[in-house]
Amino acid sequence: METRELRYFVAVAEELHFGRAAERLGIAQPPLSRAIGQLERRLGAQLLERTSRSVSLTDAGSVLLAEARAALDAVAAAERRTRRAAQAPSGRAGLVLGSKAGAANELVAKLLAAYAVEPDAVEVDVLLLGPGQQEQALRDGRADVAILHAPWDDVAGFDTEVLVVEDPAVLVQAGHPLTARDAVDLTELPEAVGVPAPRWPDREGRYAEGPGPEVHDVTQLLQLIALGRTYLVAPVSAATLAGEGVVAVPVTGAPPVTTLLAWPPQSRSVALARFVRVATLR
Amino acid sequence: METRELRYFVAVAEELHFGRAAERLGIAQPPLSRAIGQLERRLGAQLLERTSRSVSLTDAGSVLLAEARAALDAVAAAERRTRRAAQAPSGRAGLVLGSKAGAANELVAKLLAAYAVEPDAVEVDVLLLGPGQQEQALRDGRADVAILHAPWDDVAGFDTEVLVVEDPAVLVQAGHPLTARDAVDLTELPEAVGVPAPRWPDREGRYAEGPGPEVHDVTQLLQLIALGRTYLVAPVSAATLAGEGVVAVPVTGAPPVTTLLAWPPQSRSVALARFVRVATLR
DNA sequence: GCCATCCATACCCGGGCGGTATCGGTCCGG
DNA sequence: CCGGACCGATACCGCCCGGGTATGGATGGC
Repeated sequence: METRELRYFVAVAEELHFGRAAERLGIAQPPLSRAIGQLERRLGAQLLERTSRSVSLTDAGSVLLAEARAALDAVAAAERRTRRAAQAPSGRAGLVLGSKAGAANELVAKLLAAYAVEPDAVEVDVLLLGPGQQEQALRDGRADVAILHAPWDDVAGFDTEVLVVEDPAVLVQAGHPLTARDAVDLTELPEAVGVPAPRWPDREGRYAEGPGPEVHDVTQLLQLIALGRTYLVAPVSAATLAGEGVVAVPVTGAPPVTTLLAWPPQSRSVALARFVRVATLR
Repeated sequence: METRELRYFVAVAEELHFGRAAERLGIAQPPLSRAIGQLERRLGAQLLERTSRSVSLTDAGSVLLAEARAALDAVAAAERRTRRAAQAPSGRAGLVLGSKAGAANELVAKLLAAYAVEPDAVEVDVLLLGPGQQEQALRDGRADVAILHAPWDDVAGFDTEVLVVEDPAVLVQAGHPLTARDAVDLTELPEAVGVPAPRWPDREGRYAEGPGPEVHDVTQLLQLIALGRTYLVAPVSAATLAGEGVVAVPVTGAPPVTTLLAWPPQSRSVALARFVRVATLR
């Protein structure tokens, strides 16, 4: 299977519509139909159930969709990491650290400072991303190492080292009834706040349907919280970035939030190994 | 990047010889040279240092080799798992369990028996492989779940559940001086045995140079041990399969051997989830 | 019943992949 | 020191395949 075929299949499987998928791929619809047909024939597997009115995935198609996404990420990662390795002079390729925009700022700053004074330290670029985007960046090679928060982020498939374990808190508008309390229990949560959770863009940059406001960065989110339009559950350390009009209330009965460093397991970079060591020694 | 280009590059990077790589790929040498050149131009990266007498990898080339292997494994896995999903009727695709040939036999048997009586149990095929091959099988889709032995097998990138933790032992010829002792310390190890370790085939089925005998399965290995030609370090439970002419001597000072179940993290198969649950509940 | 929609098929064209022939550079043996 | 073996790069050619347009056939809505 060629990556082109996988890209084509993923497009159709996601759109469930040959015409739109073809448009998204920048090709005409007939070659796309033919390519999918050839792929099915060669795999000996029906991937899509199609009538002239609808397209749906078969079981085999669902399997291929998940596997193809992983494979395409791996190919994208290969391309990006090779490009980056080639730019830098021998052995000095920089690192890209993926981090939640705005979250764990202090921790990241200390980490970078501690690493920077190491002998043989390489340049570290920080890639600020929305929630759930760091994992993806790690998988597709945009980042070499990332700050993740278990259990919210999916750590599966990465090597990890725990940095901090803390309790979660809920960030709400100052003056909100909850702020009069010492803590709120997890079981009360969506209702006790009274405002909908924010919606973040998915991997295609689109927003799912729902009641909450659409947000794409943390400053914007904090403003919306300060305006009483939404709320956020975050590690208590996030309280430091809360600022005017936003108050953190501890959440009880919830599993602790683990802030951890994650990186792809096949990585053999000495710079990365050193970075991880510095991070965990502190 | 197309998988064809990745296959070509990996062939050249492994052979470090365009002619041999081309032969292995079943194409002529000139198209291969051209393909690699195009790849380098498009990546903007020199991957190979070549004179007319030798070919070697650049730093960027080393990065691409590691990433390309992972990506090609992912593509191969996509293809195999899709094929398998298509063969079985809806929702009943079987599982493939990778296991070290001969090792953990009892454990595997119990596991399979316990799973088989579950409601909705699907067929489980067992794939017997040489050491270090189960990981590869898991990565390239030949297996869905595997029995691995930490710290010998590389668990990076998989989800795992621990099954058993035990101490290692060394299997030697009956009558060997060591068998008179209660235990042997790890630090004494290669020397105290006096015979070379066996050599297993690598991922291409070839054997590295070295003193030990070439082996490809466990029966053969046990015969060689019984003949006093080699030895093996294994979990103590392996003593049960030792049989005539082979004796297990406990090893001290070594980290315990963990027998665990591993599976690819992106797997969303309900059959696999149930299998893992049965395995860990025992 | 007609039309809009949507996927499949038919057909054509051009780029790119793979082939052979050959060049240019390097190492080695005599 | 020279000729030949070796090896990767280049030149050139033919054909397959991927992409295009046009159109068919099926289905559902008005």
